[in-house]
Amino acid sequence: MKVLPVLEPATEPCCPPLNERPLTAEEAERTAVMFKALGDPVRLRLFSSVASHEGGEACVCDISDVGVSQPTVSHHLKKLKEAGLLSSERRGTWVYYRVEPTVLAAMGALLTRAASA
Amino acid sequence: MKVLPVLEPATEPCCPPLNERPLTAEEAERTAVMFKALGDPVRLRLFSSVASHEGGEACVCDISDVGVSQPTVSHHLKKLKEAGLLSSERRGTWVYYRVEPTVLAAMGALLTRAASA
DNA sequence: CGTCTATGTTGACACATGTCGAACCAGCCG
DNA sequence: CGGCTGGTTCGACATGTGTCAACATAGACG
Repeated sequence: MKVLPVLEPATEPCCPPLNERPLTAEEAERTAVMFKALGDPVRLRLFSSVASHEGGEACVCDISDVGVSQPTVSHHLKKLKEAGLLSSERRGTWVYYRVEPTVLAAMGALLTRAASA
Repeated sequence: MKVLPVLEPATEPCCPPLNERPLTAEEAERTAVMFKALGDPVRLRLFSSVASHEGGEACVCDISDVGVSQPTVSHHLKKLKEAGLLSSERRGTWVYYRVEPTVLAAMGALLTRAASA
């Protein structure tokens, strides 16, 4: 049996606050993926739609009114999922997306702590 | 959920928390610019270098070691400036970039508040 | 099984973006 | 003035990215 080396509140899956020290190349690479995922208007609207939905979870059919075709919506949701910002689950006919709060909190901390210091 | 119309100290130059309601097209457009600016590894390293420097301010010559040519550095700094994340000032021979804390705080709030709810 | 609805995947294409070298501007200094 | 160093802008190019139509897949339901 193995011991879980946890204890970090998962609020730090990646990198230190941006003002603590210059990021290394790999840190920057990892972190940029998350920011890039939110760097598109359509994705931002999709993400916001999921986040503001009941229980931070929404069916694709509920959030598809963002002015682009259905394949494009699917494409963007996939990007958000690959970035770790959303997770998806199929329940019967519909697919539900939900936000990943820990990742969101980590990104927020990255910025907030850098702003206050 | 209750609304607190409290005095927000300029921590809201753009948009509500991502989970408050779906962003409008214009809100998403504006906000995406800021996230996109941090969505590149080189820019992230440059920004982090400035933010972690003495007084949140650094000369270009101090942060140019990110593995790309000097024109590329200049290009990225310009992008960060256009996104409102940095400001620049020439003092004699050198040009200094400094972080814009209020914008940073706003972005952080956007995420942090969405994560906690 | 067959069909219908809800999503995801593929291929193609236009456009945006990161990158560099070369040329260009702004102050210093001899 | 004339060159020197720090930085920006320009032009060009390769690659990445958003988008859609067409096709493919997954369950539901008869």
